[in-house]
Formats: sequence, C-alpha cells, structure tokens
Amino acid sequence: MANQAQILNGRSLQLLKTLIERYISDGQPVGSRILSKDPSLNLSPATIRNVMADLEDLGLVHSPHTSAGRVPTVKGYRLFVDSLLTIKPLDSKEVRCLHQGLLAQGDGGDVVGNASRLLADLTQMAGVVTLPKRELLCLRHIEFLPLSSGRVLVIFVTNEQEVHNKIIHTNRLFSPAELQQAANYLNSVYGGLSLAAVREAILKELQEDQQRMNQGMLLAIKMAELTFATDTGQDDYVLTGETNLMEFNELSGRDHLKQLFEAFNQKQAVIHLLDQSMKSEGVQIFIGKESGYQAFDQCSLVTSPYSVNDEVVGVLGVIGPTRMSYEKVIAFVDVTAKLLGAALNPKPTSPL
Amino acid sequence: MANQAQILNGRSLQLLKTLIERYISDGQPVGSRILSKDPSLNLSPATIRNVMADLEDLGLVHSPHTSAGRVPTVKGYRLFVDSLLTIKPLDSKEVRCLHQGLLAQGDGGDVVGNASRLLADLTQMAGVVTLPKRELLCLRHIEFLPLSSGRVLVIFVTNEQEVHNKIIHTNRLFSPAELQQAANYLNSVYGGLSLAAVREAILKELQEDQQRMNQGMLLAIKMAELTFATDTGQDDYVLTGETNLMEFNELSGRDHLKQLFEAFNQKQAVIHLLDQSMKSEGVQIFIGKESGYQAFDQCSLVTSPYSVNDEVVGVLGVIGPTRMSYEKVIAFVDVTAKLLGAALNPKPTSPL
DNA sequence: AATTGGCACTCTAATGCACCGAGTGCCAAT
DNA sequence: ATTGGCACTCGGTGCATTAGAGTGCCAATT
Repeated sequence: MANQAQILNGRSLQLLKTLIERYISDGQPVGSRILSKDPSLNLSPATIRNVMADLEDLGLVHSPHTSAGRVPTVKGYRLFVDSLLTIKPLDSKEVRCLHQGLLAQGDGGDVVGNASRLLADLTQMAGVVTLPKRELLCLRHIEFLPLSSGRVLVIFVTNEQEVHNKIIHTNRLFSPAELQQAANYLNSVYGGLSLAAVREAILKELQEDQQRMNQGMLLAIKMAELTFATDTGQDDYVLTGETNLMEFNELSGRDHLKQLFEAFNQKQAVIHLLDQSMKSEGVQIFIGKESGYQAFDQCSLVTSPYSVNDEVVGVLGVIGPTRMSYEKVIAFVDVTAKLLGAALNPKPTSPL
Repeated sequence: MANQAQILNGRSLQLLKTLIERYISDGQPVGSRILSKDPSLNLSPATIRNVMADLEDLGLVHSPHTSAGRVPTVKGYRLFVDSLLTIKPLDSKEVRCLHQGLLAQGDGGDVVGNASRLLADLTQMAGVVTLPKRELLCLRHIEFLPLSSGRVLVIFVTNEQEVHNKIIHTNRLFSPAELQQAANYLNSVYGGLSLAAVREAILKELQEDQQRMNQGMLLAIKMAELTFATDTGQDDYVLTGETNLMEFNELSGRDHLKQLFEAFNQKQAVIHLLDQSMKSEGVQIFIGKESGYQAFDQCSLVTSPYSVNDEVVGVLGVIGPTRMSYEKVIAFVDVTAKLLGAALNPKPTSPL
C-alpha cells in the first residue's frame, strides 16, 4: 500500500512527470519499458511498474486495458501543471514576433482578432479572446437618431473608434432637435468617462432632486438611463482556429466534434468559463471535466485575464486537447495577455 | 448500345428518378432488386439491370464496385433536378410558420439571422444568407468623428437602423465644427438616397466645376468621396447550422470536415458561389464538383436571390450533402427568399 | 424485339482463428 | 529496496472462410 511519504517521494513525482511529458509528445499510453530507457530516471521496468501501480492507486494515472501503458488522469494532469511543470519563458525574439503580429494591420487593425489568431497559429489549437468589457471603455461620443414608432437608435463610440449601437423604446416621440440637444449635453458632461462611471453618475442624478433640472437635461438623463442603466452585458468573444482541433484524434469523433462546435456557436459555455478566470489573476487552467461542460470533457482550457491600466478588462485563452504541451501554451497565453493589454493601452508604455 | 431514343425513353427517366429518390432517402447504393419492387415501374430485376447499364454508359449513375447497387453521379443529379423533379410547394400553414419565424424578435430582431437559422433548422443542414448589399441601402444619417493623427471615424446609418462605420485618412486635421458642418450638408442633400446613388452623385460633383462650391461643401464632398467612392465591397454572410453537416456520413470524414469548415471561415469560396447566383433569377443549384471548390465536392448548394422593391439585394441558400431532398430544399429556399425580401421591404406588402 | 429467368461471377462485409507483441502483476532472488 | 523472471491478459494483425448482395450475360419466353 502506498503511504503519503511515498507519493511525496521525489522519484515517483519525477516518474509521473516524465510519463506525462512522454504521453503528451507521443499520444500513446506509455509503459514501463519506455520509461526505463529515460535517462532522467535510471530504473528497471519492474521498479517502474511498482511505482506506476502506486500512482494508479492514487488516481494519477490510468490503464485503458490490461496490457496498455498508463495514461494520465485529470488528477494527474492537475498535479503536473500545479507543481511539476517547468515553464520555459519565451525568448525575446519570439516576444518581439508576437508583438509585431499583434499590431499587424492585416485585417483592419483588429487587435483582439489578431491576438486570437496568433494564439491559434502558434499553438495549432483554438485561440479565444473576449472583447474588452464594455463597462470599462470610455465614452467618446453619443448620438441619438429617431426611428419610427417611438424607437430611438442610440449610437455611441468608445475608446477612439469602437462603435456600438442599441435601440431603445420611448413612450413619446421626440424631435430631432430635442435629441440633438440631449446628445450634446451628454457628450459635454460625460464624455471621457468610463461607461461604468457614466452609469453610476446617471443613477445618482436620477435619485437627486429632479426639480432643479430643466427639460432638456431631464430628457438627456432619461435617455442615458435607457441606454446604459440596464447592463446589456453583451459578452462576446473572438474564436479562431477551431478547425485545428479536428486534427486531434482524441477529439475527432463525430459526436464529440459536433458537441464541441455547437458549444462554440452557443457561446455561453465558453463565456462562463472565461468569466470565471476574470476574477483570478494570472494563468488559469481547466483540465478535462474540470470545466463542468460535457462538450469540453476531452479538452483543456488555458486562460489569462488581460488588463489595461491595471484593470482587468477581458480574458484570452487557448482551447485544445487535454494532451497539450502545457509549458508552451502557458507561456504563450501569459505573454499574449500582457502584450494585448499593452497594445490596448491608450498611452503606450513598454510592458516587459 | 444505348442510342439517344433510348435515353429519352420515359421509362429510363422514370427509373433514374426513382433510383435517385431512393438513394436520397436511404443513402445506400440501390440495386435492381429494390427497384423492381417499386410500384411505379413494374419491371423485373433483369430489365432494370439492362436499363441501369445504359444509364451508366451515359454517365448518369455509377457503381462503387462490382456488386454494389448504383449511385447517382453529378450528371445524374443534374438531369434529375433540371427535368425530373416534382417540387411540392409548401402549404400555407408552413408558409405562415416561416413568416412568423422570420419576424420573431428573439435575437434583437435580426431578420437576416432569423432567415439563416430557419433554413438550417427546417432542412437540418446549413443555412446561409448574405447581408443585403450595401449599395442598395438608403443613407439615413452620416456623422464624422475626429480621431488622432488625421484619421476620421465615419459612422453612417442605413435603412432605419443598420449602423456601419469606417475609418478614413485625411491629410490635414479638421475641427469638430467643420466636420459637423460637412455632415449636416451631406445629410440634407443625400439623406434618403441609396448608397449607389450617393456615390454616383458624389463622383458627378467632383467632375463639375469646383469653383462654385464653397469651402464647406467641398470638404463635405471630399469626405463623402473617401467614404463611399471606393467600393468597400464588405461582402459578408450569416451562416448557421454548420454543425448539422457533421451528421452526414458522406461529409463526416476528418479531412473533409476540416476543409469544409475552413472554407466557411475564410468565406471567399462561399461568397463567390453566392455572388454567382446573384445575377440569375430564381433558385439555382450547384451540385458536387460543379461548385469548382474542392471543399464542396461532396456538397450541394441551393440558392436564391432575394429582392426588395424588385431589386436583387442579396442571396440566401442551403448547403448540404449532394444527397439531399432537393424538392423540399428548393421549396424552402424559394419561399424563404420571397419572405425575406418582403420582410426587408420598408413599405409592407403581402408577398404571396 | 423487348422482357424475363437463370446462372456464374465478383466484390464487400462479417466472422472466426491463430499469433505476435506490448505490457502488466506477482514472486522470489539479490 | 530493487530487480529479473515468468505467467497472464489483451488489443491488433493477417488470413481464410462464409454469407449476401448485385451484376452481366445468355438463352428462353412472350
């Protein structure tokens, strides 16, 4: 019987480590014979078998059938990434390359899209980046346009060039002049503030004595409330390289693929996972069933939040099979998150 | 040897028809035995074999191997859809259902998206709808917003509520007032015209004597030129139900799926095919390799342009395996195209 | 002359079987 | 504690056989 002392044994951990590394690189269940040839642990197959039996008792590895090697379990991977991993940081050449790729003007200067594509291309898996949270963007300009039957089209621009729009319903018709006036007021008072700040200010105004406001101001505030007060939470993300996932045998089953791609289309599963890692700082990893979504049972997700001005505004990550090269992916995700944050920063500073 | 008279023979056509229908419903190569049981042609298996041999000589059917039944070739399908098909129009109940689905406000009243989803859901294949061509939309409102370093963000609204934006580069900086004035001018002169008309008018203005214009007008015209004169041709489409395609055995090969989904992501292949049927009127069908794109070798594409005010503004269609129920799909595509056109029509009229 | 039944032939898919190789678990020896 | 040895298990492969479906062709029938 394996006691706790034995599992803390450096040797068994080393063995687990090389086993997992081997499995990740080969994709085949790895047996005692192969491990015995590894120079880092100079052991006979028999010894290795004993250790592996212990690891199996602890639920760290698993045998698909009697005469196949061992395969890491989720628990095994977890231990591996938590304590056994030797992350190799990217060298400066790669970082520079990433940086350039991020700012490439290829597709209309879409930095977020570029980040997603870079992650996908470099890892040969799927890259995902959430759009920066609306709340934290700065209001630059707002505009109202009357539509038919009491509806008003609101257009607002944030952060230099991102255009959003929303239709709000009002109970009476407004003249273009009124709307123009309201927009002017809002632009002058709230221009430059973050949407969160705008929202707060609006709510405060509404609670204060409304008598002191004139008609135009009141209208402006009401319109702004309709636009910003209800959190539209338009979470969305850019996903790239989904098709790369088809190359992996462990995912390429018909039903599996279908589930996976449907999850991508419906978005909420991915959103939920990404949101979770919004809170935590630094790289976070979901391995296999840890995600809690059946579609991702065979997948791992490596995520990292990214920040502008020390404020977390979004999350990016890589989705691939549980059998992925975590050291590399973690490094990529980490660096890309930092670079993306820097690229989005209005006042350019060197991040590293 | 089969002569021409023989192929025009009603019987062999009838046979081809039932063969294809059978193949479409079963997905198995169909042999003489099965066909002999069909009541519509009362023939012995031997006779059927003779006829099938003729059809094979003509390249209409094909035998995967010696002792498998026959499978239609592209040429066979072509003949089938061109002359043998009995399209059953939808009954009014289905039409009403479609109509309601189209106008459902589920996802922000996105009529085009609804159309795509409807096509996908009803056919259990992939639905695709191009966005209405920009050129034919009417300009409702335009607005300029100065950005840093000589760039200007142009926002314009078309057709009541669609918001577009574009960044243009100018060689000098403009004051907000100048830009406001330019926008006012353009809104008053060109508001309500189609983008194509605006573009034409702008080009004409530029050729005329520019002396008679004042500074403000000149600026406005220049800005408009930058915005509209170069045809941005932002072709795009909404694709839904791609994952439905994974269910079909003939497409579910790993490599096949990958090619297909990559084509969907890159968009240009699909765009090109859809553009082709923009010219033709009514339903058009691409069968298998007819598309000319390897990724769609095993697919058929049923398309139809849709029109607003008798002007073709876009195309929609269904993508599925060559073995699809053409009668049904054609009917769906046809009706959906008409309903979508009607739904987009500013002045509501009953389409049918 | 068209249609049909009969028959030999071909090819696939499924089945059973033997065998190899990889890997394990256990035990006894070191 | 480690190791070599050995019996055992199990998946994969190669091979032969069989069953079934379907064809092509020919001669008989209508």
